[in-house]
Amino acid sequence: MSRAKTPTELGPDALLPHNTRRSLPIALLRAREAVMGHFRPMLARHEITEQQWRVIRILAESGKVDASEMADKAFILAPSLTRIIRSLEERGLITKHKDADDGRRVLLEIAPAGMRVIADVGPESRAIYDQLEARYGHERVEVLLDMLDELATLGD
Amino acid sequence: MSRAKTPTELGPDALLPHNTRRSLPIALLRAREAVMGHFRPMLARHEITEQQWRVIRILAESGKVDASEMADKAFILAPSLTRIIRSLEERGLITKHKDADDGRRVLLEIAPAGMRVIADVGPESRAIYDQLEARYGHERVEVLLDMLDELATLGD
DNA sequence: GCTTATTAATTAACACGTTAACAATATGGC
DNA sequence: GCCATATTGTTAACGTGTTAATTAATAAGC
Repeated sequence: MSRAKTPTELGPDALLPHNTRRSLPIALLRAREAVMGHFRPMLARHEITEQQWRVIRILAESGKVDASEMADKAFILAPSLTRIIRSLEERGLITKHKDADDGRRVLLEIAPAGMRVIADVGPESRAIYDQLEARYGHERVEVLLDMLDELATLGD
Repeated sequence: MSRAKTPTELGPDALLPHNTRRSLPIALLRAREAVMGHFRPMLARHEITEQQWRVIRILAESGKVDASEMADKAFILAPSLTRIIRSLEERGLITKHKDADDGRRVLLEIAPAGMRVIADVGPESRAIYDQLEARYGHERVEVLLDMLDELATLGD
């Protein structure tokens, strides 16, 4: 058996995890950025960020929800959500008040101005998504969503 | 549970793009976060971020590259890359100098300390990735990578 | 050769992601 | 009721994402 090689004697390829071009983290990042690239200009025209859009959209779907539930549904970490809520409230798109039953909880609700954003952005967003889905293939989108969900829940 | 009372007379479902739980942007985000959740603690132990790891890994793979090429390969925007390069150079993991042929370009090269990071992190990273791939299924990872790549290049 | 346009990189400004620490409120055991 | 503990949300600090503006250097047009 030959003597052990020190790290500096090894070619770097032997140490690398695998080809950078075929790695899940980067592939997921690239796919996500490509998808969001279709939505971002439209959202920017409405002066709203992707995360702000997720929040008001969930409020329109689900009515009153507290911050924890929102963080879970919108997949936004609590500190980010705190800032987003502050911004949306200052802009009058949502309202916020303490839960009477549990003083720790903050209940969120969409405001009329927020509903107008839903009415403005919703159809445009749907149109972009539908076009994307049509180009990729409806069936394949379903398959991809299933595969992504399975990847996301591997460790449960 | 959500029996949504709608804030206005207009049902929001008519305006919403589609079900939030089955949307590509969020599914991609969740999948990516789940995957990175497996790597992040290890990277944190080595006091390195995901993006910094991508940069030094590409330098180990490709030798000298300029900033534009790095931005392309690591999928990092130029302003972020400027900050990452500054940080990595201050920590002595990479070196940086102007291109003699084109004074605008900045050439990057991995430093010995950076190679030690490669030697330390690389095997651990590979082990995590291999385990992940084994649990998800090698074949399915390949299929997923192909589908993600196609999604990322839809508009080309 | 000189002006103009283009390109590479940086800076600025703002929003979000991430971890850790913290304050306020609820809960459970005694 | 009182205390230790757990939970909810916020703040802090730092790194990254994003767009726009800026600087430095090269390339193109004439």
